[in-house]
Amino acid sequence: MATSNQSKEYLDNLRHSCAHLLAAAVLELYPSVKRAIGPSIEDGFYYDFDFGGVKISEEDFPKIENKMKELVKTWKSFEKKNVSTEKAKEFYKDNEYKIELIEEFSKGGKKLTFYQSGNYSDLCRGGHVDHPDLRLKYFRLLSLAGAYWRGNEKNKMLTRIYGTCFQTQKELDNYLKMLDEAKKRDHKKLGKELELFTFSSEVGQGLTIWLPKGAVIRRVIEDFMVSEQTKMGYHHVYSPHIGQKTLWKKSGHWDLYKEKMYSPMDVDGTEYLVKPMTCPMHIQSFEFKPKSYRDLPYKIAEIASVYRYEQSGELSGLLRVRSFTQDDAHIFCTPEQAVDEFIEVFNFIKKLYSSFGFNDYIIRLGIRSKKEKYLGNDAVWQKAEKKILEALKISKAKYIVSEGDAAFYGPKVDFVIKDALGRQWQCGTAQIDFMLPERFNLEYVDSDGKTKTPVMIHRAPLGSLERFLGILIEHYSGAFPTWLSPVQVKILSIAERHVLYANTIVNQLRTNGLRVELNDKNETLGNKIRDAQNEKVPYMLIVGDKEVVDNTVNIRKRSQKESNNIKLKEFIKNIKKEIEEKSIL
RNA sequence: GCCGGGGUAGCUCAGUGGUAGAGCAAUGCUUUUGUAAAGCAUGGGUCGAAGGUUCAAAUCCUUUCCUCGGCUCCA
Repeated sequence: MATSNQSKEYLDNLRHSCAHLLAAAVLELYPSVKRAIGPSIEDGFYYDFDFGGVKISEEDFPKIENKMKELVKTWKSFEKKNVSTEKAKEFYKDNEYKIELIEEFSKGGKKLTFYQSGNYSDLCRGGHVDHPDLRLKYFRLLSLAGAYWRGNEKNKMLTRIYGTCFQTQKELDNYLKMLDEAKKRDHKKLGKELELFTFSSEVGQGLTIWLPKGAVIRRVIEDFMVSEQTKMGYHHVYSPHIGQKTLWKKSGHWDLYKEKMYSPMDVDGTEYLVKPMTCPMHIQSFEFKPKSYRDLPYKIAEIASVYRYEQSGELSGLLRVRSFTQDDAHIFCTPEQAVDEFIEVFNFIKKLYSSFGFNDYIIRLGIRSKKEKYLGNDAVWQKAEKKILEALKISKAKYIVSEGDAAFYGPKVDFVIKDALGRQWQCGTAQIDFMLPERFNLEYVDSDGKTKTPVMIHRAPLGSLERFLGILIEHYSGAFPTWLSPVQVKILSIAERHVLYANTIVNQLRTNGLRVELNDKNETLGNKIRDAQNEKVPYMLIVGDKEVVDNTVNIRKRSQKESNNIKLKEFIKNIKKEIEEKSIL
């Protein structure tokens, strides 16, 4: 039995081989097509093609798959051939993509290799399976997409065909079934079914309309964050949604972040901007009064909505919107405190995530890349990076390093969570900043009487409430735990004569701060249970003759079919306890 | 923004040039229900929008808006 590592490598080879097979079939069917690249990826493979003027769509997939099945019979092996640069170029003389690769590889001193199977030959560094004719059987083409050559939007857009391949039919079926299941958890679908949020073309793209039920979840989470942060000594504030352009010039946003900001608006002859970030506003709270080292760390927090221009094609449900709400805060501290403060933030985020049941997120350290624009000089960046690395080391964090993912004012640590389809989304973030305090001339008086510049930590544990909730909806498949459920209890009355009693229960539950609805429709109990079940309400309370007489309720949980009778007081006690336990860290 | 799908009733969808449909939901009536769908009836649509072709357009063409999957970008 192969270890998982070996089988992962085998699967990669299988899929890479399948990419060759795809290219071979496409080339047979569309001889004028130019091939680009075709690697294996996490759940399958893709191949990029330049189809020239020919248009293809997913309707062509069966045709291509059949051709693949036909060709693979002649593929007994992958034969490696060493090829000279000249010969390789000659082979691909009309294909500018391969020529570009060949020139690059040759320049780098790499030996060029071709792999041949059947009549198909391709420039390739290898990584294939033996006997493709026997092993390359269980594949499926999945989707069609545009992709820029070499990932650069200035380059030509190629046509990418995604597919996947497995060792057995059963594994392929399971994967396709899993994809199907994942679609059922899609937060966009559940958001509509559970009446959580919507978008309106009249309002505009990427602007969330929170419906009553979604708004409840959002408010519960906001309250939860405020309450937890208050325990940690944060001060919560409110700041405006617009501010003068000069403020953003001072912060550096206008110079480095302009393309993400909405055009200035004229207010009495002065230019104002809609805020894309709250930092400069919180800086004003810090500056309000001179600060001493005794005031530090000074933590300013706000559930703050910001507005950023995202390209229309990037918008996606709640996961990428144009107005989003950050659980934002800025910690102003001494340089000596920075590491400890960063660690506190880091631990808070971890604790928070595990309380929502997220355990397989990725921690990503974002540092500068050479290409992008940043504030400050190397020395300051190194200072900031040193602090973050120290904090990560003390926290014994496992993290990946991502070049180019730094904020323009400093390095950062991001928490990345996967959605139902396995796509990764940056949620929580914590950043160390030596730049903005200097730009705004922030200062505090230290114990030695000298005036010094504080350090800022920018942090948003959930990141964006919109995005986090989108992921949370998928995480729970819409079946929120009781403390988050928009409707915690649904009362189901059996017949008309029970409605009066049902209403007294509604009132008692509401008085106890519970979110409750009554279904007193002229319907059978089975129908009401089915509805409540589809609404994913955690508790159904059924009331009929028996309950009226005994002054009880009959509880049916969303998660189980059994029901049992209980005194209302006891139910209230239990559910309140359940909610309280879940809603504190 | 770019490439490729899609937009028909509140929802899920059928309808390829000849009088807009189904199921669910809604409303009314009957029934008064005991743990995942009672029965009957009724209402509901400028077929995303604007222009064009045609005797005739949901259907064909053009433009545009929104949306989905990718790419680029990012919380």
